[in-house]
Amino acid sequence: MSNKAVENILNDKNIRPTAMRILVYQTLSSSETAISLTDLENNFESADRTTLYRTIKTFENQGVVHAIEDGTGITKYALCHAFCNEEKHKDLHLHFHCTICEETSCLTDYSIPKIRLPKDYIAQDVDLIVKGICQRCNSSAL
Amino acid sequence: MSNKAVENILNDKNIRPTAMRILVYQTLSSSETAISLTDLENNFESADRTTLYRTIKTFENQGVVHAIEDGTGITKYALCHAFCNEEKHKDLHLHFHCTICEETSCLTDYSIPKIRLPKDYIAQDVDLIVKGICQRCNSSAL
DNA sequence: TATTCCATGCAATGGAAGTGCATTATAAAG
DNA sequence: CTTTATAATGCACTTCCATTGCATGGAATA
Ligand SMILES: [Mn+2]
Ligand SMILES: [Mn+2]
Ligand SMILES: [Zn+2]
Ligand SMILES: [Zn+2]
Repeated sequence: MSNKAVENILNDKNIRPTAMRILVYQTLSSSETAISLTDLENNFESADRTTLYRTIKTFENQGVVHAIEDGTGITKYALCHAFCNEEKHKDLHLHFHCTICEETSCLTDYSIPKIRLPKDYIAQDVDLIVKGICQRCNSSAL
Repeated sequence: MSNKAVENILNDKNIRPTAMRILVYQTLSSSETAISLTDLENNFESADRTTLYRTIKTFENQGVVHAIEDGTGITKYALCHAFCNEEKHKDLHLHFHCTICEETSCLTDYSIPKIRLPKDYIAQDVDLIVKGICQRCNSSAL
């Protein structure tokens, strides 16, 4: 994704498009799967973890990325696909964690089924994470 | 729950019923909600965290408790209700995390809906966490 | 009783998230 | 262009939880 394109996206989200932020966005954009802060850190020769941390947090607050708790205890991040903003993250979709390659990915086309709850419970948010074998690992296992 | 009863349960699961283990089981058994290792630690005057940790891990391996990742980053544990064993945990149910009291609970009567997956994906396990307001907090907010 | 095995306790490590503060870059104002 | 204000960055440090190594104690078995 071109620098100019990323700059526009960040500007639209009220994020000042610094060099670092553009690079982080491009890293996220080119990744098939969700990435952790440590993954991100390892993608750069010399980048301070704190800066990456705060970059991701800014992205999260402005609706550019969403955090994924995949049950490993390590938070992963992925770009939002729907029209998220600082008010609300709107892309409720299924997340998949592969037990072989240990990659976590967004299945953005697979929405979360309606959940039935006991009386007097109010649902605000739903996290659905499926663990198993991803298509790539399944194919290569032939 | 009586000591004798707990002893029988632990024996059935091939766990030597030590004093500590019986106490931990009773704590879990008397709790309405899932508890973290730190919660457990605070429930005892002087208990070593490591012992509690290994007790919980033993329970988990033998199908006595199941771990719950509620998205807070702190693992919670609750007794298994179904017939779990060292082979497989069988109680797939909904978990609820209240954003007010911050308690996590098992909704054992609420099973997880059938999940549709893309071709070539294999599901082995499903974690469904609903976040919102629990019945207790909802009632007391009147 | 002697032996073996397992549970326990203490100390230490590791990983990840998060914060305080000084410095540097960017943008706006003069 | 220079000054000033604001925001981003980098470094050091802290905290919290999970996890392990090792020595010790206690129960079960021979
Ligand atoms: Mn996603
Ligand atoms: Mn449960
Ligand atoms: Zn995979
Ligand atoms: Zn509540």
